[in-house]
Amino acid sequence: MTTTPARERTRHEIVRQAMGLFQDRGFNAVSLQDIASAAGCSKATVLYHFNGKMAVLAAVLEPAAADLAKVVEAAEKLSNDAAQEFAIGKFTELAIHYRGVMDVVQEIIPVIHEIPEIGQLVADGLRLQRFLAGSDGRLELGLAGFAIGGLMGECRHPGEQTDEELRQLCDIGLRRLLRPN
Amino acid sequence: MTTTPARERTRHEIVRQAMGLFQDRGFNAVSLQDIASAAGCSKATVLYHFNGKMAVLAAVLEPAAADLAKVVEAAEKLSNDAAQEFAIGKFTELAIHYRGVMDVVQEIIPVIHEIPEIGQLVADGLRLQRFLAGSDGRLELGLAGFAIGGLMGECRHPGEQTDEELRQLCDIGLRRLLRPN
DNA sequence: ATCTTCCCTGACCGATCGGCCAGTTTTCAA
DNA sequence: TTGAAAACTGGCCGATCGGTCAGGGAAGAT
Repeated sequence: MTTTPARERTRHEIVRQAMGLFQDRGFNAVSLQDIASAAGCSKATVLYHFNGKMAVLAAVLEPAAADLAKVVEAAEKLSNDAAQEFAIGKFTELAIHYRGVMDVVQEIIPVIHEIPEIGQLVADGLRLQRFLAGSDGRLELGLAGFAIGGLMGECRHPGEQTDEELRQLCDIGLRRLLRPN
Repeated sequence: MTTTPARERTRHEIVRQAMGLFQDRGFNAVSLQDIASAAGCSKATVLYHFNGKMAVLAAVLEPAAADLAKVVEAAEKLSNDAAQEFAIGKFTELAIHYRGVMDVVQEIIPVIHEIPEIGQLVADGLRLQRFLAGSDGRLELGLAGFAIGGLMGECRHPGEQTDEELRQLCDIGLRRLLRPN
């Protein structure tokens, strides 16, 4: 009763079920009816709470987008070198925590620029790439993109590896790519 | 007259246009009608030559799949270490040569196991991952997957980087990830 | 008890999808 | 020249999609 419970409960359940379906079948293979059935409501209810399928996607990605924004904002205040180290650690953490939504993002990359709801997420992703690169060199930026893509791809295969294994893999992968010695 | 020209010409044009459309808009956003219009024929003609949209996809990926099969087959006869070195070089070449279709593959990964037409391509991809890893360790296999995903992601953005830049990027990325020193 | 606001829904819509089929045009060997 | 095979097509189909809308029902305030 603190705040209107019905609204938030339904919205949260829709987002929760949508996230699971997106992970299992991929965004394109999931219909609004699928989401509604899984959430135990009607398709019209989903559209009542969200302005279209893309808005559901944005809501699914919102927590990850918010955390990414925090990371990027914090990195903004650091020197190049410190920001890179910070970004490597934080990005690993984000990847583990939101491993379920990473492949959702990857699937929609071909059309990501046509989804205004997640424009900020895309922009923050580019800023993160810049911090991971450590400089504005084309090679460094390319390697940072390489790292982001590789990490997103490895977050797939749910259950095949534990969080700890994934954390170790991401950490080693990022450091080898971005901080070779 | 050498072989029936009309058949091969039409099939080739369909595949060629489909590849371009898949790159530009993503596989899911391209309809059979789009492919037919671009190829200058009717949708029925596309389906006359190919048993469904997935068969068109398989035809688009076929040259890359064939070359990948050759690479994997050749690597099979080498020692672990030589096979890894061989796979790194050849995979880089394949990525450059088929950079246009790499992101097509990446987009369909969530549903790739439901497409029997490209089962061999998937299997060869896993064998390539094994060779890139250099051993059967979980970490090594994970890093090889990391590398494949990262490389596929970097082949996107057509025109943003030249073939030579991409080649350099892939080579450095793969070596840093898989052969750290 | 009445009213208003919020939550929710069934029914329906236009569009588009992949795919099918009967039939026409083209090709080419006999 | 003719006949059959190959290449091609318009039109249609059922299914499904995302999205709209008018209205039903529950809940709280007055």
